[in-house]
Amino acid sequence: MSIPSDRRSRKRLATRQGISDAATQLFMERGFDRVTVDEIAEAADVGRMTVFNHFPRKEDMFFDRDEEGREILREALRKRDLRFPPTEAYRLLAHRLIAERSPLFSFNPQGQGFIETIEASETLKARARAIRDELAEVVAVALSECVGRDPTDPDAHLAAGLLLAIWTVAFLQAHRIFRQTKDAEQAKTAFLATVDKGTIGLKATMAGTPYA
Amino acid sequence: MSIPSDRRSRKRLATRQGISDAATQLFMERGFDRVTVDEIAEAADVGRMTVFNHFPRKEDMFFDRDEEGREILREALRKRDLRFPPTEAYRLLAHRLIAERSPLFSFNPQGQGFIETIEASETLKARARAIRDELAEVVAVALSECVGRDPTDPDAHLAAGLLLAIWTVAFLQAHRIFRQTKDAEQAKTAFLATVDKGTIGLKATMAGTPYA
DNA sequence: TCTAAATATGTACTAAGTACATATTAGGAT
DNA sequence: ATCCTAATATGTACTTAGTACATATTTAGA
Repeated sequence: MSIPSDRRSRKRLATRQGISDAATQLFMERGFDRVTVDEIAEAADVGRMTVFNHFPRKEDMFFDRDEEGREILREALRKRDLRFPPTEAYRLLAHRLIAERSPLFSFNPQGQGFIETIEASETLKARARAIRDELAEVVAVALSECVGRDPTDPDAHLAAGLLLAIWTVAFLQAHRIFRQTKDAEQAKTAFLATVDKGTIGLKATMAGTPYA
Repeated sequence: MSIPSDRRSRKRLATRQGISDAATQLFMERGFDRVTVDEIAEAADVGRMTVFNHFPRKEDMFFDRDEEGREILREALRKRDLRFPPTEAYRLLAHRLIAERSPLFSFNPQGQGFIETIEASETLKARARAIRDELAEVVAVALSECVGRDPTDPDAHLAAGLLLAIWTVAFLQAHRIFRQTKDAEQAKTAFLATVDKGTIGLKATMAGTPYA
């Protein structure tokens, strides 16, 4: 999390950030598909190979903070209130992220631009879907671990699949509402309403398992 | 569905099928990423541009029957027994597809090879995810239409997202079991058990709406 | 100051996909 | 049959992401 003290790591980080910043700005301005890696290298003032050294694929420059999401989902179970079951822990997480104005769920013009940039590009949409599946896997593993079951436990995978489906639909719906109304409060309310509604079913499906 | 009578269309179809067949065989033999479009054109005895004429992207040669899936999901609601709600119609569809040995859910060595070819390729997995999202959209539209609501109805999208999540998890789980046990009956049973379990939650979430 | 490892960069290549031009073929009219 | 037109197949040239591998540069530490 904190910045490393040695110069080598700091410089590497700075180079990486410079590339990411240049890329993100260009992507937002002109759309992901209308920016070439050569242009990014030029804008960041580094060699083309340096770009690929830090970001194996072009999409990685856009989604350069996906590890955060994974960590949040793992932590939600590690640090949960043990009076509640895991499904409830995730419902509470959604409420907490909204209450704390997490940048992951920022309903404002900037977040809107982010979403629109994704939706305008098949490549970015594909990467977003892949991340969603990765998050589902993280949740499945975290769930099974937290109740002492095998990581391949079918119930854990079903719960994880349902959970990510709920959050995804809730997220898209909230952004759709924000796009139409420009009202962040309404978007947040819609997000939480959908999560809550979905959680009812998630708990019903998981009834009789340690997950609910 | 039926083969067109005029020679032009027949020839076009034959060319298309020839490319698809050559491609599928090569993909299964060597893996999607180790086959080039040039090789496919060579094997199908057509020009490289002809390949792209019929299949805009390389993946389309592998997933060349995705429209069937869409149609099945639409038909399930159009021809449903009106005594049951839409969610039940989809549960019954799953049972019917399994009972009728639909090739879409064939737990046999060939279907296994198909799945393994997909799982070995990031490109194919990405396309599979995209198709899943497209199917969710189809279901959302079909659901809202069948109860006379707007195609953007949040409940319909939540139901569709949950449904596809359930089927996806069920499908992957069944294939996992088949891979381990080589027992098609066990795989089918697991598939339906997961669908049924997920449907409980789907109905709980949709309680109070016309979908459940 | 020297050395080894990490980092940045250069060169050359592969392969998908696109734009646009051209050739070939089928179907219908005279 | 012959000619015309539209659909279909194909060729050429290009762009761009991504990879393999070599080389240069910089930094940490002896």
